[in-house]
Amino acid sequence: MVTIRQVAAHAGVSTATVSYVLNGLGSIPAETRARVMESVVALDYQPRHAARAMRGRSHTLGVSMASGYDRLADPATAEILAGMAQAASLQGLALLLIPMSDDIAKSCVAVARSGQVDGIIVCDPQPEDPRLTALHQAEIACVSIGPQGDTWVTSDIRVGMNLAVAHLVGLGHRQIALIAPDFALAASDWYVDGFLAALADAQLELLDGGIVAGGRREADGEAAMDELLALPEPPTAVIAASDELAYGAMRAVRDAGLVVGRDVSLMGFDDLPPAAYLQPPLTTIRQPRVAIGVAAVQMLVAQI
Amino acid sequence: MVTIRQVAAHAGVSTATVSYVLNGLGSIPAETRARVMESVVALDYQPRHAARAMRGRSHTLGVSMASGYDRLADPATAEILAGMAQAASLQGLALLLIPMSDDIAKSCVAVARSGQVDGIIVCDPQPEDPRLTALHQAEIACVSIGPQGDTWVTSDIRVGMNLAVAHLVGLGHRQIALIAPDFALAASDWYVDGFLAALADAQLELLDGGIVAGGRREADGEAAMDELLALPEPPTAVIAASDELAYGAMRAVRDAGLVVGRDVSLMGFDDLPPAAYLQPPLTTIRQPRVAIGVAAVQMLVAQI
DNA sequence: ATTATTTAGTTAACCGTTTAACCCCCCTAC
DNA sequence: GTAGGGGGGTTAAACGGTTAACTAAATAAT
Repeated sequence: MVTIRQVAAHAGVSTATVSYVLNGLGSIPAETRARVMESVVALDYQPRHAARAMRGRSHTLGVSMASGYDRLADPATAEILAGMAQAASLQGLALLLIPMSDDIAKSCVAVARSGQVDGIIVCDPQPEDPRLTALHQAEIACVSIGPQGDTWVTSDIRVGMNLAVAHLVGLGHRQIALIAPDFALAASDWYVDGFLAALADAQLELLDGGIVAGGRREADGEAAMDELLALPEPPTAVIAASDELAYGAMRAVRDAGLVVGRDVSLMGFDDLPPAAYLQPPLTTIRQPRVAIGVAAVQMLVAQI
Repeated sequence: MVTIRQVAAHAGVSTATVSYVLNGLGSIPAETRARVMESVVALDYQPRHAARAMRGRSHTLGVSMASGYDRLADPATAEILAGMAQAASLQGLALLLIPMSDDIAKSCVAVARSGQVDGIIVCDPQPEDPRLTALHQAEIACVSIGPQGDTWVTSDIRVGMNLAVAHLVGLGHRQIALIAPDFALAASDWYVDGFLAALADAQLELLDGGIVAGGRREADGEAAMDELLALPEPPTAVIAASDELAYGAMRAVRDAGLVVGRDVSLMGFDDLPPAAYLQPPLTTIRQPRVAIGVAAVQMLVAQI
């Protein structure tokens, strides 16, 4: 294990000088700088992260998943994470997945207070999310992916909803229903509010029972669509709050002996890769997921 | 910032005693132990990770993605990661996504040598993967997801391939082709070898041009299927090495004016969630991805 | 010519834990 | 009566960097 002291001895300077050279601080003439760098290379010196982190920052950002790592398996989440990883990488920061536990809020605070991360990105925040409350109270920098807390980033779902409704209205639909996302999500209000606003824009009335509680998984979408099809006055078009919900809804339509696109129109929300490969292709609202991840990192860094 | 010294003072003992209590070492009578714990709680003490990591291990495992974080957006990879996260969590370990750079192998070694991680899980290894070579040379513990290097974990693709071929043979097919994965993947041989072995088992001959270089993305699958359809003697059934490739292949079949299931049978490999929702549903080989992630962590821990 | 400022470094005090080495007292065995 | 042993601690030296404070020489300003 090569230490800064060995490098200093090799270059004939003090450890302070080596440190300054490596961090680009102090006033070091080019000649000395070169000599130090030569020694660094010659000895293949690698500074110990822990020692450096003892003073100053850890140069690591934490990522907190809601309630279980299975969220990671969600392609939409993975893409946001890819965006974060990319942005963090460019800033020389690493990304730490915060370990799960019974009390996620507590482990978030613990990881930050132990100095393992400089700040935290909270995924899938819920209204009054305990993680955000705890982090705020402990004065830990954080950004959430979804409209919750002091600092957050998300795509404007209301705009997307407006696009979706306008698209369907353009096709001649007047009876449009919404399969809402998990109501536990902070963003869920946006879907509903955006939907209602878009209906109003199009001067349409909300169908009786035209907003159904959805969830996250295909099964939820299936159940929701069943509910909609059973209405006395069923909708001619349905917007699902995510592609996964739409997959389920498609199956429900099919199982009811109906045909998507002929008997009932269906729209998704996400534009996951398979959307275009379904038969019929799923019309869906694209979300800038990678950009969301990038923005989250930038906002967090700005806060630190 | 509460330090171990403050806790020691509060409990009326030395810092060493506090350390021993917290780490369950030494011979500390229950009464003292309780007093120390009371102080820990009262002061809400949180040990500094960096200080603790200066001696001993960092209790963090690194995860290295191949060539860009977009691999994370691949649902199959995300599920493996979810498995790793879960297993790591149970062992009190954190997962660090290794920052990308021009030279990934170098950054893997750097992150480990800086003591930021105790070991590394290498995803999507290639034959002669530079990361594995570098890690091995630096004597850093590592496990790869795919058959490459000293320690690795993967599902036995050859078994899956046998299942796939047997299934198609059962349907009466005799002319079966394979859309291979990215040849740069270490696992790619397994797909091809498994396919050939399964054909032999079924006493079938390999079609002329019956193995096409695939890739990763739908577009690759589409191109590969175009190639197969253009053969003088086109296959009646095709196995794609991943669901994503199969999506592309489906589109190619459709664009050629043919119908999947009638004119040509198609099988995937992965069982991603949407597979069942395609029309017609994609028959596919399920992979124990979460279990692979879990196993990788366990093997790495055993090595450390 | 004297003072002020800049340049190019050095010294040593931290940062917060861990842990090897030591100490003291009481008990037991010979 | 004394050596040996263990329970219950303490002391202080690491660990490997960073950085405030300082020095000494060279240059600039008055």
